[in-house]
Amino acid sequence: MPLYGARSTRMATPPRNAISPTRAEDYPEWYQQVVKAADLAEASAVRGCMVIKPWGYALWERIQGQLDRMFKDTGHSNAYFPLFIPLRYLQREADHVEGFAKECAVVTHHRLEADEEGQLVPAAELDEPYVVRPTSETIIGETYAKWVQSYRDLPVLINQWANVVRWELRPRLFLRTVEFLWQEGHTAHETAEEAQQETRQMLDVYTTFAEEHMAMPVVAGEKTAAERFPGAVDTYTVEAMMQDRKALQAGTSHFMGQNFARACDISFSGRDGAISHAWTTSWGVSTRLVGGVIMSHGDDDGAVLPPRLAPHQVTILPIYKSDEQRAEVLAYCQSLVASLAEQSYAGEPVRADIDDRDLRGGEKNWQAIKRGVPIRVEVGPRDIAADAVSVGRRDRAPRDRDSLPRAAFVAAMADTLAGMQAGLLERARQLRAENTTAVRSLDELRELFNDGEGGFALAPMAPDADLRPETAAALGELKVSARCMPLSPEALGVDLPTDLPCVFGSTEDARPTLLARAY
RNA sequence: CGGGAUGUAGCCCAGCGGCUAGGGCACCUGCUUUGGGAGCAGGAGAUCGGAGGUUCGAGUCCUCUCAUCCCGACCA
Repeated sequence: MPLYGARSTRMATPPRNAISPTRAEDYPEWYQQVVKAADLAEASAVRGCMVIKPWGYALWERIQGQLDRMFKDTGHSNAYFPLFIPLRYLQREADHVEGFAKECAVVTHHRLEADEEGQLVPAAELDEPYVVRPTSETIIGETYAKWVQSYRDLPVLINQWANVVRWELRPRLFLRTVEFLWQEGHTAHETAEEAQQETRQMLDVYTTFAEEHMAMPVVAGEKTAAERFPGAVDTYTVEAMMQDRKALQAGTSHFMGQNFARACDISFSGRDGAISHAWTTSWGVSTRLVGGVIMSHGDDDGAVLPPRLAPHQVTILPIYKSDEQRAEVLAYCQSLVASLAEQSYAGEPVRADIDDRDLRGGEKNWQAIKRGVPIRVEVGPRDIAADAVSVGRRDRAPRDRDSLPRAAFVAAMADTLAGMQAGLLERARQLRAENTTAVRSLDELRELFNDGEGGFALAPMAPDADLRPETAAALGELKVSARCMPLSPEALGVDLPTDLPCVFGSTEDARPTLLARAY
């Protein structure tokens, strides 16, 4: 029998994997193919801007919903501030201007008029241009200045869900687009300590969210001087390792000191009668998290969604031939949805969806796989007769299916989902552990990133060493940046002796610092 | 914003200056199939990214332009 006969005689034989190329072959291209195959988003007619498709948006809504509750639980309220920021507002904080000036969209006119050829041209120039918000510190600061008179008006604890625009020159779906969706929390406090506590509290919220909801382990830490938010005193971040071992900044939290309060004049009469500037913070995560989910868990068959984030956790594929069978099968599926909804996973009813589209079964099955639905269930007349269901799991091979008694399947659902959620987190943790290395010198760093596997390097570094040109050059050569100074470096599980000097030769005290290539 | 590559049907691609621009997948119709990314037959779908130009003749050559991808620079 010819060895290759079976394959060559059936040209329609599907590829082994749903996604081509595989992660190992070409990771960036794999990512783009997954975004497409999982029906999450697509490039739009507007350069650099994406259309988020229903499945991708549903995923974002899950992220929003969970985070929003965590914000409310920590005492915050939602509000909404303008998209347009007067140019002079942005100008108030010098570092802030410098940080964002290069990527601002500017609105200069407020009317269109037809010229002689009937072409619409901008008319009615504005006296003062508006900037489309790249972030809202200044407009919100101006507003808080009016709201805050007394220490009794503090703290102000507000979050907004909004879109922002940063004119990026090299966009990538979800990871870096010209317009994106995010939340930005902005708070004002009476004391520095309280504001610092808020900054750290929200960093903890992001850490908890990333690990418990996204199953994405993160390293929480403080940014080095060169990586700090423009205008911030301290910037904290959560950094995650993607499957190509590069770092993704998944959220940031900033302690602004009194910089913005001074720039926007947020001042109040204190308990002692003296007038002081407030202490402010801001913190945010964006639709970039969707990219993080894909790159943390996706495999060569598409997206793999953690059960807590999956818009629905179970896809039910009804199988029938005749109309009579259809009625019977659908009724059974609907009762199955209801039974699952009576089960509670992570404090919510289990979400199941019946895919009764007029498509071939195999097609629907593969779509569910590519979209990353945790559980697939096939229900046909045979299953109904046996009161059983045929179950596939996204964390197992596509054709690996079990037949389970319906009652047992339903009763075990919460445990099954919890197991999958825990499994994803554990696997991601393991990847990070296997690819994190202690680095004691610049030579070791070069070896790791030039010849070795890369990943996360934990190295002693002075907090402002990367402001020095020679350090920036050394890092640039390796395409590496300082991601953060971890708050708990020991949790990374590598052995880095204390008291080592900065690998970049700074004479100042070094701190264990995470170095990596990054998105 | 610099360097490179690519734009031909919804998707992936073939097409040496010369007949009416092809194929695969997807789509529509019919039949056959049905626990699986189905088979056969038929059908529809393209101003070849856009604008100029060279030529008897341009998908093919030239110029400009737009978009996408890769590499840089930049990126809280």
